[in-house]
Amino acid sequence: MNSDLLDGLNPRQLAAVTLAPVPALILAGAGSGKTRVLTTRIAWLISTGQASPGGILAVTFTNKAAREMHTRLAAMLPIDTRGMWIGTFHGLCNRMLRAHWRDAALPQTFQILDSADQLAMVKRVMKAQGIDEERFPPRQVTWAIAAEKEAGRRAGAMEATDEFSRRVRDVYEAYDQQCQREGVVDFAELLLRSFELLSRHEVLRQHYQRRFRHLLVDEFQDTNVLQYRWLKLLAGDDGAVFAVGDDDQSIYRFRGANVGNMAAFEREFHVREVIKLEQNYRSHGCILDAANALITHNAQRLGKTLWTAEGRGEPLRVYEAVTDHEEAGYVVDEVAQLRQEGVRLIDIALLYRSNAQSRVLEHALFAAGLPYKVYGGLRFFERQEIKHALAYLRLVANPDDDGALLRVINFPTRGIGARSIEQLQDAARERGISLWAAACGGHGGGRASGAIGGFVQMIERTRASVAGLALGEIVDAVIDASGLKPHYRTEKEGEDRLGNLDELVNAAAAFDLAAATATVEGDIVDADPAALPALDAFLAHAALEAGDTQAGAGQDALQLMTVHASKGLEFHAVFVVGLEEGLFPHENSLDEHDGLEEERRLMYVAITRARRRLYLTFSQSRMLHGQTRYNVASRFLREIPEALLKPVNASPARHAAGLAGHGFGGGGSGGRSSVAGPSWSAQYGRAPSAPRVTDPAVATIAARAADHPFRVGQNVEHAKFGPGVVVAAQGSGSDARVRVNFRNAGEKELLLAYAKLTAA
DNA sequence: TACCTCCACGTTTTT
DNA sequence: CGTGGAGGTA
Repeated sequence: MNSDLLDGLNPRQLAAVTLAPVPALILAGAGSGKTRVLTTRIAWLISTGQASPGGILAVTFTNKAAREMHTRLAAMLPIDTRGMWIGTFHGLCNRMLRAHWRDAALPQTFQILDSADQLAMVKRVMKAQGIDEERFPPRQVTWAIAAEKEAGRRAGAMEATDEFSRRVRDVYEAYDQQCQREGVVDFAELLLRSFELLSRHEVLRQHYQRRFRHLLVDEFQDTNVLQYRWLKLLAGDDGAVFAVGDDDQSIYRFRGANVGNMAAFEREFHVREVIKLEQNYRSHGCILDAANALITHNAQRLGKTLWTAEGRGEPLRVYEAVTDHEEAGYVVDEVAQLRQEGVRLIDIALLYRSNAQSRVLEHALFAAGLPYKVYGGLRFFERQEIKHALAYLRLVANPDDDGALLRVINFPTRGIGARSIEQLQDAARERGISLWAAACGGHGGGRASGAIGGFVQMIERTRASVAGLALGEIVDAVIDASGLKPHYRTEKEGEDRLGNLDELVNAAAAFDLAAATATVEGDIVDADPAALPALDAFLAHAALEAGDTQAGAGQDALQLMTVHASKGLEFHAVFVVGLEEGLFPHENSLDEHDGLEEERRLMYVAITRARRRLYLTFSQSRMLHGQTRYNVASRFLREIPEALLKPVNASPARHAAGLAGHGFGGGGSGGRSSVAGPSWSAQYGRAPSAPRVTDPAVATIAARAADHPFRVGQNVEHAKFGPGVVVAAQGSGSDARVRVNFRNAGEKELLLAYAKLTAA
């Protein structure tokens, strides 16, 4: 079996899998078989007797990745992987905190706040403190608190230099106290609390350090500071941390990921040898060459070059549209063509930098009758009706959960108005107790306590009635008692919601309690019997794994998503649309530290998603924020060698005549290994240059030749905006811009490469 | 309490 | 241009 396991690994992969139990850093390029290495390493450690299943901790970022690891491992080893500590950082921390709730100073039934719950809680705290939400937007405060936690800092340890951070510090402190009172934790708190638990409890720390001799980390480049410290703490002096990552695919700095962790790891763990996995099993040569060339423009790299044993394949097809609608039209035509060639829609991806770009594409796809699926929408456990049902369940599990109570105390409406709720909040605040406790105390005041009393009784009656029931039955009974169903039956759009409530019951019935709470020999568990342990586990599951973005899987539909969402996926054909300055790279990134390099890594991720065919498209104009913007082609296009690109535009003449052909017909299908066609600029250089022909590439070349075609003060004429005066001229070459004050259209910034601007 | 209108805002997001 | 949140009105 051992030899089977290692069969088919390339030398680098083999070296990584069979590495001695010392800290190791594996630089795993896109498509280099990283997951395989990770899982085979675990299987190898177990099958050679170097580790027991309970002695391994493997951590990932997404539930999907964790599931995949479980699945692959189960296929390799004749063991039950469910009890193994394989999961997300948050999932594993949750597990640890559930086992040691007393030492972590949490109630056994502590609940987990998702981002929306967290924001609501911050708003509540800010309101109680009388803080102006205009000056201190709750979203930003929430974000700042999370950032502090992810850096491992409590409110007391915050250095507050300015007004904003002083406010954040105050809110943070009150927020933490309120969470503690209610027995709830947010996502970052799971990690921070687990970290603090391990640092303060020497016995526990030593237990886990002795137990987990092998710690394997996926997507190491995405770890934040706190996660790194958590790993370091667990590893102790001689834990073998096997870190797999790719600095070139680090695209989550904006949410706290710290690429620096890779270099820090190498240094602090005294990594002797970095193993690079550079053989790519996904893409053809041209695609990899393009990715390699692009990423060499980044200065901050550990260094790595992908290669493939496959052929060079086709060049990358570059299409330049006049408008965003026309760009979408081109994509639709090409997708239809690919489909005719037998490519399945599910194997074609449309990638964009920002979600707003999907609309135009969706319009075109819908009109053309092409089925598509957009990733990144509302997820199952985030739907309103599901959140309401979960709030009832949370109250049953832990009545001190104020957030849950506020959400449903008057939904469906039961005559508890804003005033009674405010009185209840005042009473609770005064006595330092939860809303639930205040409601039970009956000091809500006035007649409103009758309705509130009814609500309290309903919850208590329900809780008593579900004791001893199976999870599915509990969820069913609580939903029944809530009155949500009759409410949604009267709502005209309630059909789907009712269906989703049924689905929630099904999910609960099918919930694999064993997998969620399984322990293996050697686990320390604080086993005080809880009233409803299955419910706690299910609610944690709902918070930590919000469910798939959309149901209806398996359908043959085109895949639409942001580049971020595409990380880790691969497709036969990929369209990267909107490759324009300002969009991709995004303008907001340009003044951020390291912003442009992160954008470039994002582009690197986009390119490396494609197996066989890659389309790069951009548009001269685009509707954004209600007005048309004129953009230049993304610098990333220029950073890819021309020899790898094949322009596929219709010639201007054919365009004008409304013909549908796309540039140079046929060439390049199948296994052609050389790059076809004249170079991009050369091709356009020969295009007819009739007056006012809208051929931006011609303009590009012209602009390159003459640095500043216009001078400040010069009178000019624009085909659309009419006459005007140049008020500013900046940039040079293809980036040359002018600011023109138009007589009728006002002041506008124009990109000379594209604007139809002439001297007047 | 529910609906509607107006206004502000607009990069990426998992847990 | 579209959306979503907040606040005002019926």
